[in-house]
Amino acid sequence: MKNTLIILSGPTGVGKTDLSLRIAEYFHAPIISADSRQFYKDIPIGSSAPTDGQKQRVKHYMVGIFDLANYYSAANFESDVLSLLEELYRNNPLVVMTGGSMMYIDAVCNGIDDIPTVAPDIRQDIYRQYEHEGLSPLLEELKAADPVHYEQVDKQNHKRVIHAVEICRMTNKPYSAFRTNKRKERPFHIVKIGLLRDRQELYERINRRVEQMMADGLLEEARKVYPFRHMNALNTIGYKELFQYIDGNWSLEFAVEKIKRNSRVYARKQMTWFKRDKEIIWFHPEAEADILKYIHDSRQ
RNA sequence: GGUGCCAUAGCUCAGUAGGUAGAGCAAAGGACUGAAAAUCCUUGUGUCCCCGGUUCGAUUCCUGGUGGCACCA
Repeated sequence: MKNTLIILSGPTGVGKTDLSLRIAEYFHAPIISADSRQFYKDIPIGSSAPTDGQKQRVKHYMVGIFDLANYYSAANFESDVLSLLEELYRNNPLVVMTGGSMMYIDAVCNGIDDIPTVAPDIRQDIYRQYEHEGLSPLLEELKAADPVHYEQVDKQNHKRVIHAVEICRMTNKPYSAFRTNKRKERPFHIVKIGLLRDRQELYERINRRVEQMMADGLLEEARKVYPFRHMNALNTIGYKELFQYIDGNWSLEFAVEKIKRNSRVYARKQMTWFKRDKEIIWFHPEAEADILKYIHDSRQ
């Protein structure tokens, strides 16, 4: 039987963590988190990271391993998880990967092109230029350096434009030269399971979960990490709103309301991405027996 | 009780020198190749509080209600 990676995904608040634990216990499998915020230490409440009790039930990987100031990317995740899987498959024919960061999941399942990591000083220079001069000169630069990508890029999305220019400057090659659109083959079997709930039900769960996070001390957690508020890891729902409260711009009540709203918007954005992936088979999170049967069947 | 201000989208509000209206947020849909819980795009949404008056025409001006806020008593 081929080694298998079970992907358990779905929008925020749908119930991934609970179900992943039961599935992992049933198959005696370890869990890899594919959640771009659970990677970081010091933010377990806001990122809904597995608790100590949950981590005792099942061995977890990729949770709470980086400092907030650490740079990390989908490409790093791809290579880290591939070597981790190689190791895990020695003793476990089945591994569960759960989370809602689709770009990271796709990097593991399909691979990501080999594009160099941008040197911090180049990034700093270009952002400084963007702040002073706006996007137009960077668009002109991209047009000259990489006309192919200039045609394709979303010209209003400064992050995309800037990244392409960064790569052009760093490598003296067009950004599009690195993009192959080739899907990599993996030496293991991938089963993608999506979790879905009625939207009204999902929104109610999200609202309740935010209240629970507040009761669990999210505000204290936000205060502790406040000195790192400019790090990308904290450009995150739950923290950015509480920082507004800590800075005195918003009332606490308003900030909590915004956390709920932004979480709902995030859940919808995730679902837009999921809809595109035709390999995902959808289940209700409570249909556990069906899910276990589906995993069994797909391993034959 | 008196005076003043306000009432417009689910919310906060703009506006129409009289020709039935628009922003932000929300909602719904979409994009996504090294910071992705990020970043970006698209699309609606209406008894313009109610009764009357003036007018060819009133959400807009006027009388009177109703509700809210502020100040004075």
